[in-house]
Amino acid sequence: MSTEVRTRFAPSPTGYLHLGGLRTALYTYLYARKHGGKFILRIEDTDQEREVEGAVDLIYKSMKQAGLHYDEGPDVGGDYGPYIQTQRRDLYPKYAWELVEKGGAYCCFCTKEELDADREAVTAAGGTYKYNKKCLHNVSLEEARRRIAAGEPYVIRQNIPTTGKASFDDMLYGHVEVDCDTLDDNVLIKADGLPTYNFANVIDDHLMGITHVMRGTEYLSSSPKYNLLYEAFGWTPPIYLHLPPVMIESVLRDKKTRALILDENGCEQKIVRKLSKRWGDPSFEDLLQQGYVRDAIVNYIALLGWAPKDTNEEFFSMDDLVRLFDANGISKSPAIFDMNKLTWFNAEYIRRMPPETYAEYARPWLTKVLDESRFDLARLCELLQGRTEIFSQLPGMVDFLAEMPALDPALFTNKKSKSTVESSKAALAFIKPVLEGIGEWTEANLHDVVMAAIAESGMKNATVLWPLRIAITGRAATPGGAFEMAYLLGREETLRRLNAAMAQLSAN
RNA sequence: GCCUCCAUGGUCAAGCGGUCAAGACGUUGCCCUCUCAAGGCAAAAACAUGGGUUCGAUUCCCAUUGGAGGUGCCA
Repeated sequence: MSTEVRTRFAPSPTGYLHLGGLRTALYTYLYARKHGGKFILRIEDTDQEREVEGAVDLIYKSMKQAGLHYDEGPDVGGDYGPYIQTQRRDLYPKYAWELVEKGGAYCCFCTKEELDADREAVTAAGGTYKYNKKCLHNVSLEEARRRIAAGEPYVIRQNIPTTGKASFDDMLYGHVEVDCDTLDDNVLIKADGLPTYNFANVIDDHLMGITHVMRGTEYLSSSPKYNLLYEAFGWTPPIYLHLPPVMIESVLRDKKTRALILDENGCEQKIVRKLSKRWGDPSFEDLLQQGYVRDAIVNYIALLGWAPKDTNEEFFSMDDLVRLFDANGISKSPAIFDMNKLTWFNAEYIRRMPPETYAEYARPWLTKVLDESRFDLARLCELLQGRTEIFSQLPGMVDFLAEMPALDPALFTNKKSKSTVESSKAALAFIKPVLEGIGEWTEANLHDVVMAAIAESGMKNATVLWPLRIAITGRAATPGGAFEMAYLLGREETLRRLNAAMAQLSAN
């Protein structure tokens, strides 16, 4: 019986899609596509307390934006629905009771208070807490049924053997085995009647025909327990692939005040921690809003903890990734998210865009600070494309065109251009009439006429052009040289700024 | 504390018993140049430590150290 590959991404609606989640979703998607299988989205919302309003819609939106199209899911349907766990709530107790009857689970009436007291006592003594199976031994099934009928709250716990070993096989980590006596009798069905993750994931993966389970390593050590459940039901467990977390390097801060915590030498302390919204780490949505492009993010995230075989190439489209993806190339240890490299990828993707695409992306950012009717945005985009790393940088790169910044005379002094304030005064005085004499204000004319004048004067290009650019832009760095800037500003504005600069210099 | 997993430059990583230990980002220097970018060239930078196994270990085994995860009526 050859079964179709079916993978699933199963987030909890607790907020935005973080980058670690995006990567898990991506790998899961790639695996399904690579093997011609189905990719399924399932919402795991059994913890009502943690659920965040609107988070489910955010997940749909992010998945679409990321290009991770699922074949089945809450909002697209499918033959194995519903795909939201709270909508499947009636289904779980049935299976739990089946397990109770088979001896793989039992009802527990212990209150939280009792259990917390036990736990505290045991941990205080330095031991490892485990539920003591009190209700398994002391409460018969008949008594349990009677107490439940009488309305007493209860949970259903997994009955884990006290001896022997539990294990599972992972595509990445291989055979993982633990002693059963280190395992706790987890709650399968909570007092509110909803299943815990421990139970729901097993039931749903089985019922939905999931063949390959990809998820974070936070489940690595509990997966042997899940296999015990599969065994008890007589089901075939899926193939597992656990993924290490994505980390970020940051500085140590106080949890409440967010103030830096310094070491004894007064230095910042670097720490590596999991990516988290709490500390302001960017989500996928955030990155898009900051002007990172989708394909660059996906490309970078794919390579964070994974590398294709037999190639040093780093630029991959989604199709490339589907073709190349191979679980063997996944790294077993956590990877640190590097904003630097993401930004480099983004800049490369931007450079490789067709100019029209670039202009579409750039226009909204440019018009934040520039009046479209005053500037040749098409030309500006040409100049900007090779210099854009992130679109959000754009306003800050061009705002000087809209309004001349305060001019700092110190900028005129530049060693490489051999220019000083004095030489700049002379250069500006020299160039002003040349500019005034230009007929048609085009870049070509500006270039040809000014270069000719400089050549005739015997001065160095930079000695004249550096101060000119400074005088009309007020900036040490601009997205183009003096000619481009003069062209963009236009004749009138260029000469106005030039005059103002000369006046300022001679007043000093 | 206990359990599971992991360990190549600052970061991402190739390597899967014999290599001068790839490549990319970042860093530094030089070139190009009317600024900044981009581009070109070059440099610094790694097999955590200690034991085994082996003719030979980055590679296999064990320990130590370090890191991650788990130890919830969270997922």
